[in-house]
Order: sequence, then C-alpha cells, then structure tokens
Amino acid sequence: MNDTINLFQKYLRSKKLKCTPEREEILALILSMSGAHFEADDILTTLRKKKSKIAKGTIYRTLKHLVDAGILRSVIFVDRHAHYEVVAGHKRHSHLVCIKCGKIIEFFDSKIYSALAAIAKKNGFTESGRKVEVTGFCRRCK
Amino acid sequence: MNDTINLFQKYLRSKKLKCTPEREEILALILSMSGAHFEADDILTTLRKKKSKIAKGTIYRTLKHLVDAGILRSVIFVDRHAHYEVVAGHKRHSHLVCIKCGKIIEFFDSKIYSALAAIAKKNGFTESGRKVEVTGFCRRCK
DNA sequence: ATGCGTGCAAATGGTTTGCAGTCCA
DNA sequence: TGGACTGCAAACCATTTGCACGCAT
Repeated sequence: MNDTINLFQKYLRSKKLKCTPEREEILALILSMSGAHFEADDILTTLRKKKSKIAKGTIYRTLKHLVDAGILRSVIFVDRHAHYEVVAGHKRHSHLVCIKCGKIIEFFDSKIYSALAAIAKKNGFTESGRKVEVTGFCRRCK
Repeated sequence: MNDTINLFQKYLRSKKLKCTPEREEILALILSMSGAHFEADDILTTLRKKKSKIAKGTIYRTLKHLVDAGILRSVIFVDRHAHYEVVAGHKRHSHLVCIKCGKIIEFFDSKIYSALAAIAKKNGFTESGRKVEVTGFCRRCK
C-alpha cells in the first residue's frame, strides 16, 4: 500500500507532475477499498460523504494518471462508463459479468492468456493489454 | 444477404414490429459494407451522402433491433462509442486492436472459446456473450 | 382509430476542457 | 517565481427520449 503510493510519487516525478494532497487522497481512498471494482462516480460519492471538496474533474484527471502509472487498470464496459481496478499485487485475471444484476466474478486461466500471447506474436502485435469478458446470467438471475 | 433480410423481417414480425423502408435501407447498407466494422455515425454519414434523410434516432433504434435479432453484434470499446459487425455467416472470433492506428485483426481460437464456456459453466453462468480483445501495437506502429 | 415508426430537437450522463485563482517544486 | 493543479462550470459527444405527425393495419 505504501509501495503503491511510492510508485505513484515516482511516476509523478518522472513526468514532472506534482504530488498534491488531492492526488494522495484519491489514491489512498482507492487503496482502502481493497480490491473492489469501482467507477469514477463511486469515488466522488465517497469523497462527498467525507466532506472532501475534491472536484469531479480532478478525479478524472487523477484516474488517468493512475492508469498511466500502471496502478489502475480500466476494465469492463457493460454500460457506457469505465470501471477500474487496482493492478498492483493483483495477478492478471478476467471477468464473468451478469448482465441482469451486475455481479462480477473474477477468474484466471493461464492457458487462455498464453494462447492470446501466442496469437498476438504471430500477428506481429506487441501486446499492451487484453480484455477477456464473458457476459451472461448468474445462477440467481437466469 | 437476402437470408439476413428475411431473418430481420421474421424477427420484426415476431415482436409485432413493423418492417419499414428505413429499417430495410439501414440493413441493406450494413450488408453492403460486407464484413467491415462500423459505428452508428458511419451509417449516418453514408446515408447523408446518399441524400437519405433517415434520422440519427432511427439509426440507433434500428441498430438495437438488429443486435436483438442476432444480426449484429457490438464489439470493442477502445474509445467511448460502440462498434458493430455483422454476425450472420461470420463465425465467432475475437480481435487484436492497435491502439495507435486503430487497425483491427480478427482471430479465431476454439480452445479459448471452449475454455471460457467451461469457466462460465463452472460458475453457474449462462453465457450470452463474450469479448476477447487484445490491445497493443501492430507491426507498423510499434 | 390504434399504435408503431419517423424526424427533429432537446435531454442525458459520463467525461473533458477552459479559465482564473492557487499552490507545489 | 513559474508552471502545474484545483474547483467550477460550461462544453462535448455518443446515445436516448419526448413529441407531434404520418402511415399501415
């Protein structure tokens, strides 16, 4: 967790960006939600509950830097807005998404990932990201 | 191609919807683009060139029906808007997407698809769709 | 005449941006 | 001190929706 904060500071410095209290607060909040998927608006709501005045624009700008720094990853677009999750200390995985209740189950399958890497290579692609997502109805919603 | 039009008409009838010239024109246009990926705005632009007055709203409404009818599928969300492709006569496949030039390469790997089906089943999910997408830089852009 | 469909325009809603003042490095 | 940052509000832009009229059953 402090590692992650360090990582972010290092990233900011490397880009000649500034480490501000707002950026720290947003990152701390995200890390405190430990592992869940979230979206920009969740952060805004939580901050408002805490009486923090950080503006929406600042959240979006910070989120972008966090993705850039490799701390967050954006995943899943069932609807029209971005969802994020913390990358650090989280091994690569994919999602089952229930299109009725929104439930998300994570899974991991190395055979799939290595097959994808091979396909990218075969086509001359340098892989930078991947999205493997299965949508459907969970046990309860089917 | 006429099959697809038939399929759409059957779908419309089954839902007590009407087969209008606008809907036919949109579908015909999509089929004439044979195989390419497109977005709502591409259709609008093409229609405008042809002096067709079909409204934006009608395009979006029709697109939704086409997806519902199983004729189109929405794929890839690198940016913030939907891309579509024709499903009919097109076997299931996935995409390599270049994040620099937007080039898209399709690929097919049945091992991956059956692995995903097995994972969904194991978790009690009824699969309705899937998205397998690898982003990166193509040979030229790397 | 019932009601689905259309064009048009206004509304939505997540995200981005311009600006003027503020604050780190 | 100067360029980066922030809050705020307006702008964006793909998509959706409300409405009044039109057309097929």
